[in-house]
Amino acid sequence: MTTHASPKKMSLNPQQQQAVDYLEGPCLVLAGAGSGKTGVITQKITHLINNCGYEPKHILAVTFTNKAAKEMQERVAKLMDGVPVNLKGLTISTFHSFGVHFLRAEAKHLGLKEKFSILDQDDCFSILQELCATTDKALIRTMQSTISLWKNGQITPEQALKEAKDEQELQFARVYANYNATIKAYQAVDFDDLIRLPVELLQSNDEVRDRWQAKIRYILVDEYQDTNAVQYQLLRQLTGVRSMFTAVGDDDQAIYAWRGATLDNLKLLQTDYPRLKLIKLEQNYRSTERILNAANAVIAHNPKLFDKKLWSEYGEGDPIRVIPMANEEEEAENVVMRLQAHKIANHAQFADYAILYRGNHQARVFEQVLRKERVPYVLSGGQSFFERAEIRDIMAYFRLLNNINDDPAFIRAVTTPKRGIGAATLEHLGQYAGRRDISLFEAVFETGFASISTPRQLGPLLEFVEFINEFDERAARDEAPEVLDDLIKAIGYEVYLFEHFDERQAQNKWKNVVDFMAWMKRRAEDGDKKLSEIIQNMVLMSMLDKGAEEHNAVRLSTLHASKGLEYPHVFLVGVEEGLLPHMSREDVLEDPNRVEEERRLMYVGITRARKSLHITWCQKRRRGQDFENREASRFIKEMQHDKDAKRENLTDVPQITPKQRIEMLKALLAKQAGQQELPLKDSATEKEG
DNA sequence: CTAACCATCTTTTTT
DNA sequence: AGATGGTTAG
Repeated sequence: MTTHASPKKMSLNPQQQQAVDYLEGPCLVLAGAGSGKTGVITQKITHLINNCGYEPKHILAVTFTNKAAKEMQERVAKLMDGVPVNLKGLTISTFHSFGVHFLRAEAKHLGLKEKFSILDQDDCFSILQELCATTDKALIRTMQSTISLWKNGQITPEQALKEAKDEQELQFARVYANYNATIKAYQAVDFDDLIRLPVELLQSNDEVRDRWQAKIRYILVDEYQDTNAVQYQLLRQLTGVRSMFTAVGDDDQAIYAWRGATLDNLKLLQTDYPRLKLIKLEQNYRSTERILNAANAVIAHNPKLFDKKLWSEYGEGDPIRVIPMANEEEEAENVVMRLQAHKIANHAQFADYAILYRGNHQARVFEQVLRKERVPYVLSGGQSFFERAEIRDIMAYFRLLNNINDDPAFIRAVTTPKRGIGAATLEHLGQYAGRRDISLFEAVFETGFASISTPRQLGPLLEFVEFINEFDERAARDEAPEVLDDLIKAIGYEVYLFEHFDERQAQNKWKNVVDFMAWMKRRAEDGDKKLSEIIQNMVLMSMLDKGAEEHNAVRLSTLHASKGLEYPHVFLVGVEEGLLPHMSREDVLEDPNRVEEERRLMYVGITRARKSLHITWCQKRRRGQDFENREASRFIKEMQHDKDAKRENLTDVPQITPKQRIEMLKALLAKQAGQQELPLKDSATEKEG
């Protein structure tokens, strides 16, 4: 992981100490960027266990990402090193993982089977598309996010129908009810349901609520500013009247409004809990003054919710560089060159550097250049390992074994590899299943369906269904991992890959599958989780275990994915009007809320840096076929209110000649040979292309 | 009716 | 550059 400002047994400053010690009631810690909030949470957990008589099983810590949860777990374990306490029952998880855990335990109260499926966004998208019978992708996308916002705001389909503002919302609201019924029939839930359903149950069932409130006696919430309305309700329901919890957050780093997160939750806390103790952490243990000043200057343009000013003792530091670039290609080339030069000049490591950007697509040019230059890099964020087509293919089979009602999994599995079943057949089957109100899988068996289909359609379907049943039986008998291995063999997935993709790609994909299986096996062996649980949780996972390869590499990351991390040297790229204050729609800007959120994103980016910060933007950027003129982001000007931010003109930037470049590369190679760095393989070849 | 092949368009952020 | 959609060969 990244190096942390706080050492293992950090000595706390008075505010931090107060945040750890305060146990008289609900507590809100306003923790500025780099103020050691993770340290406060982890130390508070150990304090609860060691000094306050709390058992680990009575403590729940909620984080925002799996990665953060994992990291926190490790840090707690480290702090407890030598103390003879079994941390077994301690729960540190995301809201969503907690939801899965809860729903598994209480499935029967919701008419859900324990082995329900969790649908990812793609699955849900397809379902909506199917329900609306339209090809308008943009429409489905807005529908999807509207429904998601409804769910996260605890608005039922009935309410949505009543309160619809326009014709479109009315239309969405009608689909909403339908959509819920559909996924219920699949014995499935979507991401939002993982929190929504537990809340509904806790609100309506006293017995369940009492049981969970007795179980969970202290809650700690990280990144509280990014919680949405349902998540807040979950917190309220679980803490109950005792209201023993600590929420840690920073209003200036709220960047998930588009997902239903609302800063209202910060204000709500004060009104709902009048006894709330407010503690501010304002000392920054991460960045130099120049970086902090720039960050403060930018965020000063947002209205303030709480008064808070960050300061640091780390001295002035290097000037921030703002560099205009001609276009994306030059931006990437130039940044990578500068990075390499900077690395040599500062005796740094590749792992000390991060390149941060607004949108995933921006990573591509950088990847190309980094690969060309043989600079090792790791892509965090973006498409996760588990979202790759080959992994999803395999997962579809596992999901189907887990839950035969999972129609999306059925469709994917039955069509990959191809077995002579196409759209027309599935359409036919779907219509029948819809009339009978059963799943696709079950429909294949019905004589009613057999009587209305041709042997050409029915044959392969029956074969497939029997094939799955056979493995289902074996899974009940034999060791699961072996069965899954055999399943992959039996469907001939490797052969399929090599027939459909070129050598390179096929090899890559197959390697991913093999890695994936090995990963699953490890999980099943050393974890105490059941295989079905692992399969269920898979959808919620991101890059995860990949973190094990801590190799020395430059980090490429979106701004969103970079939150909570820090790097000695940061390149913030693509800081242009339209990209960093992002303008998605032409319904032109100046929704102040939008711009404010983008500004917070800029703030998050700046505050990731510890020692040096480079900011670049492109004067021209490719859009579709042709180039579009761009202007520097307004945030750059806002930042430059700070006298220390220096602007470099294009002419000031030494253009690197091919000759100089070769010299540089030679120097680099010599350096690398001397340092005996790891061979540049994996990370550079990881992505096919 | 399926599956492979070719043309066309598209780009926010993630559990 | 990648996914998606339409077209055509089998």
